[in-house]
Amino acid sequence: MPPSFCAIISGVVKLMKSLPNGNQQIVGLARAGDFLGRPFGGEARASAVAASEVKLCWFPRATIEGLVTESSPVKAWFYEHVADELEKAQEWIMLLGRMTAEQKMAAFLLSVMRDQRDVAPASAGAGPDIVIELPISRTEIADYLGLTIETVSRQIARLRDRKVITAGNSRTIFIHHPQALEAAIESAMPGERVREALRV
Amino acid sequence: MPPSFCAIISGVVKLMKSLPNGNQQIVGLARAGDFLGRPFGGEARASAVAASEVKLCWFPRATIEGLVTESSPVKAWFYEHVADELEKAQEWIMLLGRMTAEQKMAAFLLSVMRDQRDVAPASAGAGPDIVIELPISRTEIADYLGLTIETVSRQIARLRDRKVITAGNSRTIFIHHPQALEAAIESAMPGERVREALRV
DNA sequence: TAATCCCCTTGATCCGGATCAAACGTGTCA
DNA sequence: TGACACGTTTGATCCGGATCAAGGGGATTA
Repeated sequence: MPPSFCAIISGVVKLMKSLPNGNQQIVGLARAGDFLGRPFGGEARASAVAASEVKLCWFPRATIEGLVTESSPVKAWFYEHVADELEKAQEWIMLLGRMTAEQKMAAFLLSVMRDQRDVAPASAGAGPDIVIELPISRTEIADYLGLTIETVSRQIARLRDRKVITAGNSRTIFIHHPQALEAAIESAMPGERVREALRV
Repeated sequence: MPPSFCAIISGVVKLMKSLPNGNQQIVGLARAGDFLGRPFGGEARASAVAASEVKLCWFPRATIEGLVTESSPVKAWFYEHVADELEKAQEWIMLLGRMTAEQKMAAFLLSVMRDQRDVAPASAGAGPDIVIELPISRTEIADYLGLTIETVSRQIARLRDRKVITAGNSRTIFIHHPQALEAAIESAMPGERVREALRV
């Protein structure tokens, strides 16, 4: 299929990579407002797979290229979008490289929570029991976090046993103590070794 | 420091993230021709640290913003660059999430090899014994691959024992069998489970 | 030449998460 | 109602890589 471009109207799309041996990893989740494909330039090398009912708005390549060459604001918007994606990807690299299963799970639940707060900040107040709807299955969470499905399940069980969350049906989670999730991410050995760094 | 921008003339710069507990991970390596910072828009949240003698070309923010608003080709170039970075980041997510220490090490050596072939494809012929110069120390390789320094050292030792490589001084590696490195990345369980995928 | 430092290597042990294996819902179809 | 498929949970065991702990070298300095 030639390089092309589409925008996500609603739903969730998994961006996946596969190793030659069939092992696979979700390298990103795209949602309403995101776009798939590189509107100009080379061809992307990840696969996009719908994770739920998805509505797409598909553009012929010629259309988008015409739009872009004449319109500078559009181009700037693409740039911003991709730059944000890159930053998220770098966050994820940190997560995959240095976090334990517990930390990964906590980070994932918080990211889903924040995502849904952005979309529907209705019950965002100080009220306890935040309800979130997981956009993907256990298997997909495992692929996303670089874990196995069993480990994902066990981590959810641990959080449940500690009364941090309650699991409704398998896609629904009640978060009682978001602070506990935050704390889980930060907790680790006190060993410090900060280095000089130039923030850019 | 306010958001700003510079280009790398020569040398290697590590892009790092740190967890609150001091644990850190290298989320990217930037080399000659790459740039640091987001030329327009938000502020980046990674730290840049020189990994070797580095020559930079620094631009005041106003300059680059002026350049960019009027020049569309420059903006397109930035976009391409960032999109490529994003793709590399997604490769790395795959690597960190699903590869063993052996596979990570093989992938790293190959990436350094390809990098240096691009720069100086002099001895690129069919000649055996490709010589590469590691741009970063063992500790930094460990941070990059999400491993410990001991594991990195052991993996190099294994490759040496199997006659795949020879280690000169600690920064120099002679690669005798690049195919063996390729093979190491591909090798894994034969269990297949390919899913339908829409390539974009 | 020795002393110190820094980075790397090697060895021994431990543990978190993978793997193997078996239930447990829940929904669909006959 | 039972039979089956599919996703999830739970248990038992194993192993790869982390952790803990000593050694090498190769530089720099006295």
